[in-house]
Amino acid sequence: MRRPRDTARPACHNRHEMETQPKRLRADAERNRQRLVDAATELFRERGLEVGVGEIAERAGVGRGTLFRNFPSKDALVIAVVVERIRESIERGRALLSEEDPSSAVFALIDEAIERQAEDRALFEALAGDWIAHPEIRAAHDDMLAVLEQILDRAQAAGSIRADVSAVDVMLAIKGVCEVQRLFPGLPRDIGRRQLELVKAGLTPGGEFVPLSGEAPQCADLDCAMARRAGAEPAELTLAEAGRATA
Amino acid sequence: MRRPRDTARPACHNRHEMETQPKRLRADAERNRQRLVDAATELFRERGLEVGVGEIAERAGVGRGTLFRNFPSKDALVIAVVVERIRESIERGRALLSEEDPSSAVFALIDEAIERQAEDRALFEALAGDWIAHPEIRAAHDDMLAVLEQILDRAQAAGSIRADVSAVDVMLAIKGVCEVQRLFPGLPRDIGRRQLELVKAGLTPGGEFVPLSGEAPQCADLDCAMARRAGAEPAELTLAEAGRATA
DNA sequence: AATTAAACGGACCCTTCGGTCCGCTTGGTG
DNA sequence: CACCAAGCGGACCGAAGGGTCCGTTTAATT
Repeated sequence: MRRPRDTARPACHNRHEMETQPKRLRADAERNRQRLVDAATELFRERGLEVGVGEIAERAGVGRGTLFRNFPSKDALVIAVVVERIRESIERGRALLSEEDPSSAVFALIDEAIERQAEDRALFEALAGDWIAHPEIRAAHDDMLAVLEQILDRAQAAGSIRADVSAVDVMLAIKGVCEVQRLFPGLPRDIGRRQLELVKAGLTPGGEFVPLSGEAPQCADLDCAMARRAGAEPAELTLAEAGRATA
Repeated sequence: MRRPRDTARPACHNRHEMETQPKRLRADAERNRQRLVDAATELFRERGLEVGVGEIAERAGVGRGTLFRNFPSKDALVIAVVVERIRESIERGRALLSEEDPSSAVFALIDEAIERQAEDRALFEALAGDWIAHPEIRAAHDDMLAVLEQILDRAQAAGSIRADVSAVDVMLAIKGVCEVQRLFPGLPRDIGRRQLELVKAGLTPGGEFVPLSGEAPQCADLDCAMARRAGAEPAELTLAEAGRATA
C-alpha cells in the first residue's frame, strides 16, 4: 500500500486458502511465521501500519527474506494482521446483540469501537484511508457495519437514538472521534471522552440536557498535548537548546 | 517535516524578517519566488503537503535549485504557503465578529472552517498532525482559536450554544468532521453535511429536534465513495478484472 | 558595451523503504 | 546417518524524495 500508484501486479498469493492444510510448513517455518505475525501485530498496534518491514523482521528475530517468503508483500502481512483484529471487534459487537437494553448496547458499541481504535493504531488506520479499499478489509468492515446496523435498529426502535441516522452516519461519527484522538495523541483522555459525549448528545433524540464530564479543555491543554507528543523522542533537541553553550 | 526524526539543524533562515525590504531581490528572482509560492499553493491545496519539491518546481517552471535558494527547506515553503492561508481564514472569522446574531455567527464560522478545509488539503493538514507543532503554524492556529473563542462566548451568552463546551471542544469537533471528509474524499457532500448537523445538534443546549437533511447514507454510498476515489487512476485494474480472460 | 555578482538549473548525493536473489543452514525422512 | 529440498538471512536492487553543488546565464550597474 504505497502512497502513489501501486503496480497492477495481481500478486495472486496463497492460492488454496480454504483448504485445511494448504502446504504443511516445516516446524521452524511455522514458528517464524507466527513470530512475524506477532511482531507485526504489536508494532502496528503501537506505531501504525507505516512501520518498516525491516523493523518487523528484526523484532521477530528473523531476516527480511523470511518475511517475504511468508507474505508476498508487506500489504499481505498488514491484511493478515488487521483482518484478524477486525474480526475480534466484530465478535465483541455480536456479543452486545444479546444485551437487554438496546440503548446501552449502542453506546457500549460506540465506546468500545473508539476504545479499541484508540489503543490500536493498526485497527484504526485499516478502517480508514486507503487501506479500506482492500477487498478483504472492506469485507470485514462491511460485516462490522452490519452488526452496528442491527444494534442501531433496536435502539432506534426503542427510541433511544434519533430515527433519522443510519449506521453509516454513526460509523462516520465514530471515525471522527477516533481521528481526533489520533491527531493529538497527547491529548488527555478526558477531552476525548467529552468529544464522545458531544457526539452522543447529537445522536440522542433530544430532551434532557446531559452535561459533559470533566473540565472544559483550554488552549493550554493543547500545548500540553503537543509537548507530550513531541516529548516522545526529540527531547534531545530541547535539552540541547536548554544547555546552550556557544549559540 | 519528514516522518521519523528531523536533523536538529536550526536552519536559521531569513534573519531580518520584519524589515521593509530584507534583501532587495533581483527582478527575475522575485518573479520566480512568486511563481514557486503560487505553484506550491495550488498543488498543496489539491493534493496535500506531500507533493514533492520536484513537482512544485516543475509547475513553477523553475529548477529545483531555485526552489531551495528561495526557501531553505521544503518545510519553509510549506510554512510560507500555509500560514498565509490560515491568516486568510482568521480574517474571515474576524469578519463574523460583526455579525448581529451570535448564534448564526458561530454556525457560520463552523461551516466556513469545514468548507475551507474541505477544499484546501494544505490548510487542513497544517492544522492537524505533525505540522501544527511548528511555531509559526502554531501561532496562527492559536490566533484562530482566539477568534473562535470570542464568537463562541457571545453565542454561549445568548444561550444558543451549550455553556459547558470550550473553544477547544468546538475546534476538535470541527477537526473530526474535516477528517472524515478527508478520509472519504468521494463521499457525497450531503453526508458530510449530515455529519455537521449532528455535531451542531450536539452543541446546542437541546430542546427542539432538528431533523438531518438529505437521505440517510447506506453501505452502498460507501461503495460509491470508494469507487469514486479509486476511480481516479486504477480504473485499469477493475476493467482488467471485469474482462476476465483465463481466470 | 563591459563587468560582476546574483540567480539559475539540473546533475548529483544521501537516506529510506519495499522487494529480490542466492549461497548457506537445517529439519525431516528413508 | 545421509541426503536434500525447504527454509534462512543479509547483501543487493530500484524508486522516490529531500537537499547540495557548480558551471553557466543574466539582470543590474557604470
